[in-house]
Amino acid sequence: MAGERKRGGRGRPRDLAKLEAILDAAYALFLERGVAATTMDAVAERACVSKMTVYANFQDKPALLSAVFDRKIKVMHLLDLPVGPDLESSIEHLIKVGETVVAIATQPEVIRMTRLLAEGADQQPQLAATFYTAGRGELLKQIAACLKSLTARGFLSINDPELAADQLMGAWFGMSVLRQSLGVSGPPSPEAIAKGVRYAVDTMIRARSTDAGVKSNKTRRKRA
Amino acid sequence: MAGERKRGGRGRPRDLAKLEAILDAAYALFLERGVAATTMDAVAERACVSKMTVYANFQDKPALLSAVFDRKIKVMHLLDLPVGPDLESSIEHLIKVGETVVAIATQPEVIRMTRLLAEGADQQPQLAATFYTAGRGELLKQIAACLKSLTARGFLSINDPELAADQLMGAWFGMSVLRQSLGVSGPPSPEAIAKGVRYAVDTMIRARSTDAGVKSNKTRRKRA
DNA sequence: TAATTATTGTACTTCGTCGTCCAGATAATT
DNA sequence: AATTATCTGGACGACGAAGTACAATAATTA
Repeated sequence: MAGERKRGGRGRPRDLAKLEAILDAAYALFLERGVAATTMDAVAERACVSKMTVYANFQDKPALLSAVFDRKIKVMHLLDLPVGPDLESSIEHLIKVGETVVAIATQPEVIRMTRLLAEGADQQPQLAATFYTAGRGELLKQIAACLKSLTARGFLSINDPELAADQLMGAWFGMSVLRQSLGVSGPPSPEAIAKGVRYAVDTMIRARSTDAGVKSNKTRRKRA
Repeated sequence: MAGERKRGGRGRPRDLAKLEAILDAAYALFLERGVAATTMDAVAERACVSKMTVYANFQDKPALLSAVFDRKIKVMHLLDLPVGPDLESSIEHLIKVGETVVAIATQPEVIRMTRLLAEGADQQPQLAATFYTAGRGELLKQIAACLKSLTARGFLSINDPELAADQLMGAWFGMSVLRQSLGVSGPPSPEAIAKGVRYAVDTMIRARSTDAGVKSNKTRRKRA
């Protein structure tokens, strides 16, 4: 944003709440109507602010766009995947984090935000890249590290943890994001998410576990 | 399009080649610059055609947009997944069709087209839905049918073929489409696609095969 | 109170694009 | 040749939206 002011100066202070209101209004309108279809007048009106105030805080429309998504991306809290002491606790953490990331990333709001960032990826490559890295990209690293650790400790046998992590997350999502993006279906229910995440993890464990890691009935492979 | 004319009438006939040129030009420009940033004048110019000719064939910009994607979707040839007599041949078909669909859907052109259809999903829900159904949606059904057949014949043990098919395809793609959409990476190499598809199929087979289906070394599970 | 800075509301300019109109050229049929 | 319909090229009006100008007003500090 523009117009950094000497703090403590005299004169009317800037109203920080208005700035927030502008960002909120712009974000909501961008999601609802898209960037191109959102006018600066509409942003000002929804924020209950004069259009001049908008231009006082942001140089132009692209600057406003950047500021909006910048703030949203900064607010994204990174998911943490703890590496458990044994296979079963690690699996539990994996399932927990899987349900969380799928629930978040299949929210209509997030789906639309992802689309807008993809649209602006040509003009604002850094925003889109940061969004990926701070979200699913980082989680992918943690999953890979977890799988690597489980392999090192003899619970699993996975040669390429990055590939396995990528495919595990892909299985968690399936084609649901595509379906939502194209308006074919709504977001999956929490039950559907839980079922899908567990099934995908179970598939991976069954396929890649060593006998040392097989302990419970749920993860043990049937034998004839 | 508009202006259906009585065939065989006298007077100058409509130039069908120009119509094709208009559709090609519009498609290219939509992908390059996006729908909103593509002007009708630009379309006319690239198609080497007068703007009036554009409006003679298409009522307005939305009509042109629909016609463009309508044609592209109709041209989409459906992938066919033959169900083999035994497990191994079915796996081969599965791998083949997996490599094909991933190679197609990760083309930059297809990525961009998907994004545009997602943008217009509010105004043109049918286009986006048809795109999904005619493409990955249909393939999903075939994969599910294949898995169901393999289960019925005792090669696999899969309770929910639709879920398994969805997750298998999700594993094929992983996060590669997201990465491309956000400009984080380019399309995967054919080698990477082949490796990923095989690994995902292998994971599913190892996890869900019955002993009756285990024949080759590649798919047999290690035993201590 | 005086000075200073932020905010407002309106009106305005500027600009790009959509879609149309029209006169002339072109390509077919009869 | 006469007729009919399409294509061309430019010019045009309408409209919306970006960004600006300006005078008035509100909220601070000195």
